[in-house]
Amino acid sequence: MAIKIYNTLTRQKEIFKPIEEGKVKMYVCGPTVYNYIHIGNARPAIVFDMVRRYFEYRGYDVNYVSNFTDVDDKLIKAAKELGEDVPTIAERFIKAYFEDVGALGVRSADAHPRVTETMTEIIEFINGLIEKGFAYEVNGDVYFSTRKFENYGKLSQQSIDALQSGARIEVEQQKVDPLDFALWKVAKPGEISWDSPWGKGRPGWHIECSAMVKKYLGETIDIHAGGQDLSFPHHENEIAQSEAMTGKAMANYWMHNGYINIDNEKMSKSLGNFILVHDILKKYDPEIIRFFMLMAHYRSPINFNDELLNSAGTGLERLKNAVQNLEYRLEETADLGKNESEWVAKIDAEKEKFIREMDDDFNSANAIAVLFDLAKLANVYLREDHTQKVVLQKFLETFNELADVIGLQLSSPKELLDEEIEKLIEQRNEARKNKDFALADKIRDDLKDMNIILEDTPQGVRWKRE
RNA sequence: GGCGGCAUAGCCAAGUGGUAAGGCACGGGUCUGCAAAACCUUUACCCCCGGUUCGAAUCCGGGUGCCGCCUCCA
Repeated sequence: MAIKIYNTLTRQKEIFKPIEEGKVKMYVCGPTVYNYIHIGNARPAIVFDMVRRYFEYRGYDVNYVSNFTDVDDKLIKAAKELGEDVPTIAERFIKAYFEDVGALGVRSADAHPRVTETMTEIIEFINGLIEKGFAYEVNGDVYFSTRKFENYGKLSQQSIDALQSGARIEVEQQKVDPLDFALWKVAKPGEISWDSPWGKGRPGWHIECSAMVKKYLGETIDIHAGGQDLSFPHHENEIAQSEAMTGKAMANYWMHNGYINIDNEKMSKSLGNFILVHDILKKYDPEIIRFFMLMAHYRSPINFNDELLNSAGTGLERLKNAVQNLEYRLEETADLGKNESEWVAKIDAEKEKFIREMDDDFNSANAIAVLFDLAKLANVYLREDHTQKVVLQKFLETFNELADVIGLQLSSPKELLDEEIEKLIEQRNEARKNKDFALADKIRDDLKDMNIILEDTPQGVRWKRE
């Protein structure tokens, strides 16, 4: 079995073949850190974290790199507005990024390079492009000669001439061709800047990724990923820069996640209809956000609203209940050493199905459906009077293993109740024994006010937090 | 104008040739002192019109509608 990836470059699913056996070199375009990230920025972080986890689950050694754009026009503008300097703002929102995304279960990359820490490599890269005749300098600005790169437009499948007619932005007069894009921008008075062979300035947006990919992962990498809106022009320009420089493919597979929509319209900072992760986490459990995003395929657009999040939350609750049901019963079960290979086989079949779905372009939607099937199977098994430890353990192991690939924690840590609550539960048991249901129900209601939910099962009373 | 995507139940969402997964919601039932959890059960002319095929949600052609990209954007 092999992993298949939808490659934006070829517009089809392809079998993943790593450059180096057993290894994945992967680069994901990160945020510009001039504000808190919105949930649209969170989507690539989450889905490619899932991709990374799956590769690891399948035994690959993943080298995962994701950048921070910590100097650019938006940061300079934000600095001016806030009366702070660029590094201060960048630092603050990088910290916030790790907090937000960490809450969403996204693991740290192996490297998180920043533009300001990659300046030497960026300048070298631009120099190389000038030497090779792919770039030129005008009054301290440096531009890439787009038309000199033969395959320009191959990722977005645009012909270079069609692009020209579509240009809506006012063209800077000094460009030789309107399609040329900036590699280096001359500093305006008072702006943050770095020394370069072309005078004081800062890098253009696209060059950082080319330089970072080369520095951290090499000339050709396995997977380059990001949001769909980056495919043009950002990724197109990266390809032009890198491939002009090395003469080799920049990445073998290009992956793009779909947008998040609000009321069926793309959410973006420019439209102003964005939801900050920072804010939404005050309202929803972070794992619900993650679960919701992975319930759809990563390439599909998803809508975001309260109704959808709440229903995802209920679904997640169902999975957690199944795991709790298993855990609870495990405590009550002795191993009778009975042969239960039939159930074990059923569980293994679900696991295989999960792998098959994930192999198919990381279909987490179907993989999660398998988790629901597994939950159903577990609950059916739990209806039997005599359960077996081996089977319960097998269920739990499988749940934990597969949920971890999705990045979810289904079992909740064991905790003890304080004595007062224990006493109340005891009193209620007494009341029930004496058929004093009024008192029993009152105690149950009181406990509910303390966010303790009681459930009476054939094996006894159990509780959980609301 | 150029390029691309999408249209599946009340809502969300898989499914790219073999007769429609899964979740949420709703109704009916079982279990329960009552609940909860759980199980069983009901609910789809797959946007429209043609075509190819023994067979189409799936492939092809033509519509309709929505969305995105065409140098701020994840």
